[in-house]
Amino acid sequence: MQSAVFPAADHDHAHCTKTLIEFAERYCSQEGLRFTHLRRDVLCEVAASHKAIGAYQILDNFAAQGRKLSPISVYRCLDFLQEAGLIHRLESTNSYFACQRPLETDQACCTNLPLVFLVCDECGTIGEVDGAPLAPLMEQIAKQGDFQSARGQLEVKGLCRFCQQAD
Amino acid sequence: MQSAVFPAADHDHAHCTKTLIEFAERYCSQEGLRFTHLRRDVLCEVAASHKAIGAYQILDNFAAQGRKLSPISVYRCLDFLQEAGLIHRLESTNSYFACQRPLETDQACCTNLPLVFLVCDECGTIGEVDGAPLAPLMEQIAKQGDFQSARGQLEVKGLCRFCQQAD
DNA sequence: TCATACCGTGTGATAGTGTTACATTTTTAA
DNA sequence: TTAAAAATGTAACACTATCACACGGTATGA
Repeated sequence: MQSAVFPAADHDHAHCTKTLIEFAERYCSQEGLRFTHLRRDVLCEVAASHKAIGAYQILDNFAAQGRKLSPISVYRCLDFLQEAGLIHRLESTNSYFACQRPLETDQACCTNLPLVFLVCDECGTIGEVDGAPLAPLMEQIAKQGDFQSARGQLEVKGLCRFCQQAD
Repeated sequence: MQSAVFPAADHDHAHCTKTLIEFAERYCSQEGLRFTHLRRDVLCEVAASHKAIGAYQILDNFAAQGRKLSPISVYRCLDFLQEAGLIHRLESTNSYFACQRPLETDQACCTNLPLVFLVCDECGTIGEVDGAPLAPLMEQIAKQGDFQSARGQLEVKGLCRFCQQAD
């Protein structure tokens, strides 16, 4: 059995964050990318939960700590982090969340793997799942449309395991 | 062979529009929905091409005809049309395009079928393809995540058959 | 060591997308 | 005919994102 896609409310989230930050440091160093303080801090904000966060919410959070940033500064970091595959953008809500599978995402960029996200309508939590099983089908669909496919993103809305019970 | 997903530049687009408007009239009448003038006119704007159009572009087009509308009026129409499955929203660009498979979309609402769009990076043209082949896989993915899936949308970026040649 | 080119960040303004609240009109149905 | 419901109008506002330009740090090679 795979590890749970949706973490329990009482999971050790500090571990999630720590793991991602460490990965980010290793990855950027390895790729010659600059993981600056600002970028790290923005990543921390995004990684603070398994929900998606808006750019202006990040701004507000910084402001609450007395740190005034402009939107463009945040967007530049978000662009960098997304480019590096450390965060994803939830297109349906214009918001951002931390990558849960950085190794696979790194691969996905090179191998044309689609990204697949499960988004809970109720609590907003996002589960990221392996896009590999979808890849051949996506290729086939594209081929039928005589389409040269580059990237795909599947966003599935519904109820996570906890919110199903709550109903 | 199926009909081409991406229509040729010289295709009879008036036919595309006419077919959709007629479907809309039939469908709304059948479902007890009110296909008002405003809604029809907005649908015509959206259906004017096989590219996605933004809400404010629609506003501008109306304004160019001397018809002043407020954003909210346009958004209300867009919401209605999307609800009715007559148009779709391209999440990645916050824009709207005419449904190319209204019958299937109608089914999709009831049967939890995902929507699948091919979006050309070069010319912006959108091809809508049958989501049915994707449904079982999506269900399986959701099940593995203990997720009760409701709706899914797959957006694939790449090059349409014409823009591939142009490269 | 210096020049320089690149990259990251700051600042201010502005563009683009979407919603709230409430008034008015039109349509539906009792 | 009248009351309720649905559609539209009006004005203001909130949220999301980008442009243009300035400035400072850092890496690299002359």
